Amino acid sequence: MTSTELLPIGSVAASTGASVSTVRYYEEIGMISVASRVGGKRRFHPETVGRVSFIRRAKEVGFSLGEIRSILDDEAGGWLGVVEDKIDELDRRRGRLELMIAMLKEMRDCGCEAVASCPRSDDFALEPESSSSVATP
Amino acid sequence: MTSTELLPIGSVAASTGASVSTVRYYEEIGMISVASRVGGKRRFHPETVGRVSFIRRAKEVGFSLGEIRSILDDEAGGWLGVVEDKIDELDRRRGRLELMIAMLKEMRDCGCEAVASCPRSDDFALEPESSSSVATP
DNA sequence: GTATGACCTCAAGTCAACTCGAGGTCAAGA
DNA sequence: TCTTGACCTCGAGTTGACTTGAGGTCATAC
Repeated sequence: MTSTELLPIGSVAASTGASVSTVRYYEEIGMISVASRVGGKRRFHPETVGRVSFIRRAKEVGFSLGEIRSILDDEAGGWLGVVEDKIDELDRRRGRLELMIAMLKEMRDCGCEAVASCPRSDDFALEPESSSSVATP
Repeated sequence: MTSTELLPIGSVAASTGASVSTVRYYEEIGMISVASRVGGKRRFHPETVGRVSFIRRAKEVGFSLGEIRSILDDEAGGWLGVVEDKIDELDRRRGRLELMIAMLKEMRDCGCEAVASCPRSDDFALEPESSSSVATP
């Protein structure tokens, strides 16, 4: 064997930027597979590093752990659907983000004292709901 | 007076998409100003609707209530700084989002069985940290 | 030989942003 | 008259994603 180099939790944490407790937590909730134990201590497969990094990046972008899990762990091919949906959602989100950025830039340049009194902010407050979404409660 | 038309909480909720409890909650934590009471019932200024809508849109895009408050309520002009910072942050976030979308699309098209086994996902797992942020621990 | 650091478990705490439930008031309509 | 609906307060519960704390085990460094 080319020495599979199992990693202690500290290395996984260090090379992913997650905290040791977070890695333990991810193991506990099944986001990563249960590590083998050597003398009671966790030894992780190196691939866990990639997985944890993926989780962190995906979280930054706004995926929940549940969504990440369904993308990462789908064995039946359904992950494609999840990903397609997510692409759509992210595209929409990007659209809103761009709107928000544009609006903030306009507000920055329009000379208002405060956002609350800036007429530009109205554009943003108006409903851009056209696609299906929240049912009115 | 042109009848300032104070609104009951239900109208505010209905025209913003927030729930009645959320509007109460926003008042309680000072996200919106305390409504006057008529017979114990809240009557909101119409401008509250714009404010709550703004809050909701901003939240969708990823602002926390705290950030929204600092943008909306800064009387001293510091909101410009907050907004500038936020524009930068949103630009970065959009960058990551685009990366994520691109990666997911590649994965969608690359024929892998699962994301976990897709080499494309490594690109995403690698650190794209170049600007200031987390110190390598 | 003891102290430090990395690790362990298990339970509980935290934080944001709500949400719910119990118990009550009040006005308008059938 | 009775009931429905909109509103009220206050306190507690929820969810997601961790974080912290108490108390303990080892191995290595000084």
